[in-house]
Amino acid sequence: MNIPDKVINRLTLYHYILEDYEDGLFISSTQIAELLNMDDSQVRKDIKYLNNAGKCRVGYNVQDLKSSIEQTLGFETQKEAFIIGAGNLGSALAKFDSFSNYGLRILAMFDNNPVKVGNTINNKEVFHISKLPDLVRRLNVNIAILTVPRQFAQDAAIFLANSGIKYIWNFTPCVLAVPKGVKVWNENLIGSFLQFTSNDKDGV
Amino acid sequence: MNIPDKVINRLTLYHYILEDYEDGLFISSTQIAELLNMDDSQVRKDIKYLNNAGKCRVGYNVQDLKSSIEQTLGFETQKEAFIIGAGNLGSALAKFDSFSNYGLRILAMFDNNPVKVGNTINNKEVFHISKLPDLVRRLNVNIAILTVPRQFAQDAAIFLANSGIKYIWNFTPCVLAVPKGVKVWNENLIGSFLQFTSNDKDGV
DNA sequence: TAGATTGTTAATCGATTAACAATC
DNA sequence: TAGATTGTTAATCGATTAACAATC
Repeated sequence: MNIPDKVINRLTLYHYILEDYEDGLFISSTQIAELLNMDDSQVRKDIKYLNNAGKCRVGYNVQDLKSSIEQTLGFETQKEAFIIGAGNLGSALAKFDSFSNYGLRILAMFDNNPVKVGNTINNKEVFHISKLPDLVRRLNVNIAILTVPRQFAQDAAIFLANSGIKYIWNFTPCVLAVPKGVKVWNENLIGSFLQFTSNDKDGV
Repeated sequence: MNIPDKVINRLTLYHYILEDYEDGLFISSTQIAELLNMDDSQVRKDIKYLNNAGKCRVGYNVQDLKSSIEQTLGFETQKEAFIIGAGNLGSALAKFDSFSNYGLRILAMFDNNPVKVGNTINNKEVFHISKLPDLVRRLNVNIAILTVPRQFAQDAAIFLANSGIKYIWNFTPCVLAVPKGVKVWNENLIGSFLQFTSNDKDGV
């Protein structure tokens, strides 16, 4: 079953809520909806993508719902990735331990600055960028998280593509031109900020 | 005119492209669409939100289009914000100089760790969190960028709300319960990653 | 002119909201 | 039973895509 992007995003938010939920065994669609400022029937519709049944008059079993989300979104199958750029943002993501709970395992980091090479950040070694093609092959990694400075982003993207990377999670404020077969996901923090502060709707 | 969120997001991507564009005075909707793997009529529709006219047979004047986006999205009016949490992510965002080009000015950072208080990161001083309510009032800041560790996020959100913050840009993997009148925008990096790697559509 | 591109309308598609019967 | 909640259908809304006349 193919789950729409927006539903995937919301399901992770529901999971955050369940993770912190301490008020009982059950939670209702209305409770979830209120926390996220959204429609309660949408919550129920989203949950219908999971194989999970609620109970009339009580709602959803918190533990069951949590593990349904985990199974459906595949939190247990670790996807392995490299971080490209060992600056502050790269280091922050390397230290972001929640990733591994949600199926993202960061294996190593890469940088072209010799001072950074050899360092270890949260158990992830920083390699020189020239080592990348070899390690992509040997470890069979196809996801790269791009956190280099703006001016190096395009060149890095091509280098990644040539090294066999298939998915680039792009944190730089640049649109990357990549060969067919390589997929870019733009995190676009600036766009996100502008959405947030421009209109006066409620954020999700 | 109220511009839909998705359009705002795409307009910033177009701006990234124009920023790097070196192939001439004009650019066409097809060129933009190709870089972003999207429909060209959508590019033209998005541009219709700006007061900008293209030219048949040549396309859009790059400089004009760029400044139309800047004006419409208000890049010149700086919105001022505080960063809450001077860890790696907070520091990365403090060093992210592109923000100021797009209308986001970070005035200061806050942390509860005495070791960090007094430091300066990219000209932004780190204050003790107890100084926040006073500085919110004096500097008239209503945006906070929340980068504290997961377990402190909810308490921090309430503290921010009580201090007069109206907009919380939430980088933690938590859903925040906040009083009416406070708006939360969840960056939800994990959800973003799962969207990216789950389905096989092209990212935007 | 011929051809490329915009501007715009119509058609399609998908997502959200409203409503309510079924259930316990 | 009465009441609360799910599950689901129908209605609405908005966004994307397709198509093409107008323009230079």
